[in-house]
Amino acid sequence: MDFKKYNHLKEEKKISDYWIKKGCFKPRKGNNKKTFSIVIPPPNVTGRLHMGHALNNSLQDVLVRFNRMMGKETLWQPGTDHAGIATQAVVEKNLENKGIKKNDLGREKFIKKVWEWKEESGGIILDQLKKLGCSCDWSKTRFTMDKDLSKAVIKVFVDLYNKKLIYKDKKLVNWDTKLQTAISDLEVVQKDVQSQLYYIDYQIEGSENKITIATTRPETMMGDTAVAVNPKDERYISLVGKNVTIPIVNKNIKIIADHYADPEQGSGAVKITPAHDFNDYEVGKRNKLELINIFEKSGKINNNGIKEFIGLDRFEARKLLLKKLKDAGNLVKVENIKNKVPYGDRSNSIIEPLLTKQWFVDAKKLSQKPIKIVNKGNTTFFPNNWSKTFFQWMNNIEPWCISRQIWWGHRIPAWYDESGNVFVSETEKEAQILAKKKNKNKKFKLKQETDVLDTWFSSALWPFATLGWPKKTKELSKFYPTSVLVTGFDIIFFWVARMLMMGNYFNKKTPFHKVYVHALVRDEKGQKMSKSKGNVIDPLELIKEYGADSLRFTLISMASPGRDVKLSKNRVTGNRNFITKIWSANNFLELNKCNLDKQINLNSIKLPINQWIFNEFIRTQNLVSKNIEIFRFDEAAKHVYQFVWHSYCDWYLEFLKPIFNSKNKIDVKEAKTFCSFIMANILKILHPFIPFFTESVWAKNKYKDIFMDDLISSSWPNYKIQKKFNKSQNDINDVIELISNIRSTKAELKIVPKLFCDISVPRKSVKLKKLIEANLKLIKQVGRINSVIDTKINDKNSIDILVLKETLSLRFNEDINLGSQKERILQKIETINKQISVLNNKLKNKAYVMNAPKEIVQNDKNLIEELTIEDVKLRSIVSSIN
RNA sequence: GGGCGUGUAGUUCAGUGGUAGAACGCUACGUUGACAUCGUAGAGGUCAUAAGUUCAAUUCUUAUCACGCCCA
Repeated sequence: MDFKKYNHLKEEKKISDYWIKKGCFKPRKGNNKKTFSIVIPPPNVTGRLHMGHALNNSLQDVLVRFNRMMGKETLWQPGTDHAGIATQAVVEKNLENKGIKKNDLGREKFIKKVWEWKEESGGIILDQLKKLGCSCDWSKTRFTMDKDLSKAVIKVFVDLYNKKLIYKDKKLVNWDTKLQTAISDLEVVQKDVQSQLYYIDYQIEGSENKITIATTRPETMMGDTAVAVNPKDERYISLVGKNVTIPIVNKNIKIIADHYADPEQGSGAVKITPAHDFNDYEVGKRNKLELINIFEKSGKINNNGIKEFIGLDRFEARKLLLKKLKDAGNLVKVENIKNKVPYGDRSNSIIEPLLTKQWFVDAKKLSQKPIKIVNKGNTTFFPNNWSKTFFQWMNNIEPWCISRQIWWGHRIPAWYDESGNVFVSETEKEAQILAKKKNKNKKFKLKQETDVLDTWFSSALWPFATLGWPKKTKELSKFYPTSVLVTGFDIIFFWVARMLMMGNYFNKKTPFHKVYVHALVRDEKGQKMSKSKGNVIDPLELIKEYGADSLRFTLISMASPGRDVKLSKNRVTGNRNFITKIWSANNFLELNKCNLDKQINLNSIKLPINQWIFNEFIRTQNLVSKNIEIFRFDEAAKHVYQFVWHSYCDWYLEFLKPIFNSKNKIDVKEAKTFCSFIMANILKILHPFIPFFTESVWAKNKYKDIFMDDLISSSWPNYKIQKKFNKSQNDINDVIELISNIRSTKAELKIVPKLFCDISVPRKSVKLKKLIEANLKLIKQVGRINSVIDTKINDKNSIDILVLKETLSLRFNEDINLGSQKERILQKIETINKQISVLNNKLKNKAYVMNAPKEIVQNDKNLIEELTIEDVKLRSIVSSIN
C-alpha cells in the first residue's frame, strides 16, 4: 500500500476553520466547576507575528488546551492594543505617501483615517495567531479602543483623579523632540555612546581667576542658573557665594555648594541647568534656583536663548557655541569619554528633559498592594527570581507620566474653562455641572484636554476590562482572577506591574495567580534577532515550510526556565521528522487494520506487550501532566517524545509484528485494538503541543466515534498505573535488554544485523530461560533468532554473553572472530574490578558506613555482590574462548 | 556602582549530595512488508577554575575567571 504524505498546509487550514466554525474555543462547562483563564498579552494592532509572539502564544496554547482537556471551563481571551504612537506613525506615513499631511486633515478626520486603517489591516496579527493554532475564543476579541474598554479607561481615570492618585503637574519629563510628546521613563533607553566632555572657563566676578566647569552639553549654558561645587571640596570652598559670568551668554550666576558636585568628576565644578537635566532639577529645587527653559518642543532654541541662537536646532546650537567659546578662549580642553545618552524607544532620537505640564499617576501609592500580594504569594512568578526584579522596581517606583501629546488614544476626560480650572469627569455633561458650580453664575466655555493616555494605561486594565468591567458580567465573575499570565521578561515593568496595580486597586482580587515569564528567542548563535543583522527567522515562513506543529513543538520543547531559546532550522526539521514518524506509525496501524471499534475493557488485556506499553503510557501521561502543571514544558515535551518514538514505535510496533502473524485470533484482535487505543491516547497527550496534526489523525482514525468528541474537546487521559501489569512491564523491559544485548554482540562481532542465530540457555540461567520461553515469539522475530537449542555446542561459531546477569550462548552459521570479543570482555572485567575496588574502599571507611543512609550503604554492598557475580561469569566466558 | 542569570558531550540543553542524561551532529553497518523525514550499533564529558562544608560535591557555600541581561 502506498501512503500519502501528511499535508500540513491543507490539514492545518481545514482544521483551523473547523474548530472556529464549530466554536471549539469557546468556554464549555466541564464535568467539574473549575475554570481556567488566560488573557493574551495583546499584540500591537500594527504588529506582525514574530518569534517572540510564536513562543509566547505556543506556551499559552499548551496551557489552555491542556486545561480544557482536564475538563475545566476554559477561556483564552484574545485581542489587540491600539499602540498609540506606533499606529499613529503608520497611518501618518501612509497618508504622507498620498501627499496628505496629518495637520491639514485635523484631529477628527485623522482619527477617522486611523479607524479605517484598523478595520482594514488591524486584524492581521490575529489571523497569524490562528495559523499558529491558538485556541483563543475569537468571538470575544477585544481592542483597547473599543467602546466598552474606553469606558473602563475613562472610569479608572476619573476614579483615580478623585482619589488624588492621578494629578496634573508641571515637572521635568522625558520629551521626545521628534514625536513631540512626553514619554514615561520606561520608554527611555540609556545607550552607551562616544561623547566629548568640554572643559569651559567661567570668569569669576571681581577677580582675575576663572573656574573651569565640565559638560557634555554646552548648549544648555543658556539655561544655566548656577555653578555647583562640593561643600567638601577645598579647592572651591572659598568661591561659594561669588558670581561667575557665563561666557558668550554674558549672564551672571552664583556659585553654590551642593553635594551633587562630585570632586572626582571632571573639574569638580558643574554648571546647573535645572530646566534641562534631572539631577540639576533636584539641585535647583534644593537651592531655590530659577528654571530657564531654552528649548521649543521641537528641540530648537526658544526666545530665552541668546539672539543669534534662537531657532537653531540643539545640535547646531552646540556646534556654534563651541566655535564661539573656542574663539573667545574659554574652551580649555576637550576629552573623549563614553557616557549614557537617553534615547526614545520608538523614535530612536535623543530625549530632552523638558519642563511641561503633564498628567501623572501616583505609582508609589498604587504599588503598595501589589508588593504585599506578591510577598504573600497570591501572585507568584515563575521562575521565582523575577519577583526580585519586580520588587526592585516597585520599591523604587517614580510617578508615572501618562499623558501623551498625540491624537490616537484615549483622550483624557478633563475639561478646562477660560480661567484654567480643570474639571475631570466621565462625560462633558458632568464636567459642565462641575464647572457651573465652580463658576457660580458666570458664563464659561469648556475645552477638552487634547492629550491622550499612554497605551500602557489601558493595557493595565486588560485582565478585567476585557471581561466586561465595570459591568458585573458573568465572564468577570467566572474568569477573574485569571489563572496564569504568560509573558516575556521585557514587559514586567511596562505591563505586569501595572496590571497588578490597577487590578488590585479596582478589584478585590489580584488579576492573576501566576506569572510565567519566558525568555527571548534568539538565533542559533545566541544573537538577538534583528532586521539590521538580517538574522530574523519569520515564524510564518517556518509554518509554511514545516507546519505550525513543528514550529510549536520546537519552541515548546526548548522553553527551559531562565534560558533563552536558541532557534535553528535544524531543530524544526528534527521535530517535523517526529511528526512524520507518528504519521508513518499510524500508517502501519492502518495497513494492519488496527481499529478501535469500541471502548477498551482494560481488565481483558492479556498480552504482556500490551500490559507493558499501557503502564509505560500511564507513566508518560503522568509525567506530561505534572510537567505542564509546573511549567516545565521542555520536560513534558521530552517525555512524550521519548515515549512515542522509542517505546511505542521502536519496540511496541516491532513486537506487534510477530503477534499479527500469529494464528491466535484472540491475541491478534487484542493487539490490533489495543495499539490503536494507545495511539488515540498518544494523540491526546500530544494535542496541546501539536494540535493540528493530532486532530487530523484523530479524525482520520475515526476516534470521534469512540470518544464521542473532537480531540480538542476530549478528556485528558487519567489512568492509574496498573499494578497487576507490573510483571509484564518488567519482563518486556528484560526482553528489550536481551535483544539489545544480542544486537550489540552481533555488531561487535561484525556480523550483519539481519543474520539470524541460534541461542541456547545454560541450565543455570533459570530466570533467563523462563523469560525466553514466555516470550519466545517476540524474541525470535525481533531478536532474529532461528531456534533455541537445548544443548550447547562449544565450537568456533559459538559465543557466550552475559544477559541480565546470566549466561546465554549464541551460535552463528559462520566462523566468528572471537578474539575481538575476548578483548572486549577483558576490558569489561577490568572496569568491573575497578568499580568493585572503589566500592570496597568506600566500605572500609568507617565514617562512611556510620554516617551514610543505610540504603546507600546496602546499595553498595548489593552492587559489589552483583558485580562479583558478573566478574565470575565473564571470566568463565573468557576461559571458554581459550 | 547595585541586582539577576549562565558556564555539563562537537552543538543546543536537561539533571542530581551517593553509578553523568537527551536531542541534534558525528562514525560504522543496513533499503527486513510503517517510516531513509528511517533502522541498528557505536564513539564522545576532570560537569569553567580554586578553596571550604560533608563520610561523600558536578550538585551546597565562598572566591576567581568568562559571558549575558536589568536598574542607576
